[in-house]
Amino acid sequence: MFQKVLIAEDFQGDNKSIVHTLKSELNITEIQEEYYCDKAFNRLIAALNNQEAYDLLITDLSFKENHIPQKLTSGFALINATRKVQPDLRIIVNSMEENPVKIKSLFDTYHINAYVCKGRQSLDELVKAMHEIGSGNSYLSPQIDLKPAKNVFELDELDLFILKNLSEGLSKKEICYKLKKKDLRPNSESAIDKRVSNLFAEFGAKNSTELVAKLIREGVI
Amino acid sequence: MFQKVLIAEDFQGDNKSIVHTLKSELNITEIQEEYYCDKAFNRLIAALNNQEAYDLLITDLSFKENHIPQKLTSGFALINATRKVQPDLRIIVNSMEENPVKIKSLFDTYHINAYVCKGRQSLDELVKAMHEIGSGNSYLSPQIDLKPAKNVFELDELDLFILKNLSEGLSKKEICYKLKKKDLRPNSESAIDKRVSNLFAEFGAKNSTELVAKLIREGVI
DNA sequence: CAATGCCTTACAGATATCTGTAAGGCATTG
DNA sequence: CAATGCCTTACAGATATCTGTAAGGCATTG
Repeated sequence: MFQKVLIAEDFQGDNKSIVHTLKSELNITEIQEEYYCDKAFNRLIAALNNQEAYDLLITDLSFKENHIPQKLTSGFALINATRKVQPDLRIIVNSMEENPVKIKSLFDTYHINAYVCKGRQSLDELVKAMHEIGSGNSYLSPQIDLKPAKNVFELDELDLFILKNLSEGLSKKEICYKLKKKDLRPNSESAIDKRVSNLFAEFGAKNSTELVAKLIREGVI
Repeated sequence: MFQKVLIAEDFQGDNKSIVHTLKSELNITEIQEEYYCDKAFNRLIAALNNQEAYDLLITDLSFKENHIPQKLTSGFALINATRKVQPDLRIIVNSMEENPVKIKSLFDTYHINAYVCKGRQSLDELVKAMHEIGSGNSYLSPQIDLKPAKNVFELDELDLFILKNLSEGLSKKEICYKLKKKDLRPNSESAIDKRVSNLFAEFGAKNSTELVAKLIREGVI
């Protein structure tokens, strides 16, 4: 089914148990485990250069940062970089992420083959996902419902800039000043007011505090 | 060192790898793994009643909720319940939690014996923690610094009520009205203004939006 | 090139937020 | 019981927020 598997997972417990499962349940012998995205990506490149490409990547999304600076700091970055060099590599994402918007974008933008949500059955699900992929199908953990991910309001860069600064306590006047200093437009107080008011309607918030609170809780900012 | 170990961990990957580590690295044979706090607590009680008490509990803090309703919904609740029936049980907490305030309270309030933070070395750390406990010491993951946990500002119920309502977009006038309706005091707009202003100073925020944003990110509200 | 739609900007007005001051209530202390 | 400290409350004044209106810019379309 799969000959050569690369694992990118920073938590030792998860990493080891994935390796163990692949070996004992699926008889896969050629497994490379990595704890950093950069290292995983280097392995991938090296294998490609030696005509010994991997045929499956199992990766987490969030990786803890520490004193060692990394170029690729998340599973998103790793997948994005991977797709550029090996577009047909099969990818299983194994993460705690439950936000349907983010998971949907993994399938839509990066064409991953399976999403396994960490939980009480995630190892069993991983085995199931590999069988499905082997049969040409995709796999998604049953507890994830992608329906609410439709019609998502897309926050553009200006929205995110305003929201980030609001969450840091800047007034709209200060934000407007910052935009002018950066030569970005629009930069009038009115325009910012309008933007934010539209976001109130979009996300069902009554004022800036509620809007920022909601978006932080949803993991958007 | 340890005869009988109980594991409460909802993620299959972590759970299996802890079991595997205890067996292969520490030659512990009597291991019971559970995926729910309630089930773990029932095991503990049953063992006590049969004079076959466990001598180590390894538990996570956060447990995913699903359709099966639980009495004990977190590691905090499990530890709290456990301490009432078996105060001398040795406890290792194995979790992703990095907030020094919460970790410190585990040592201070519940007298846990070790805190292992999930990460790139957590299985190795778990082995180390067990050796330390066996020698009568405690263990704390080196990346956790408990110093900033000193002098924590204690948010009382009124503070939390105000903050929660602010994050839901209520104005101070509305919050004040809600307090009056509940017959809680103080309930004047002035008093709420003062409270919130004190919190600005305490947490270094310039306005309500920044205050709420900070406290959500810190996991307080 | 007139008409249209969409966005930006300015401005106005109603509220809301935030800070500061002062007075009064209440418990504690000598 | 006077003095003290701490908290609550009312009030005032300066800003900030939010909504709504209107005018102008710009690209698109017939």
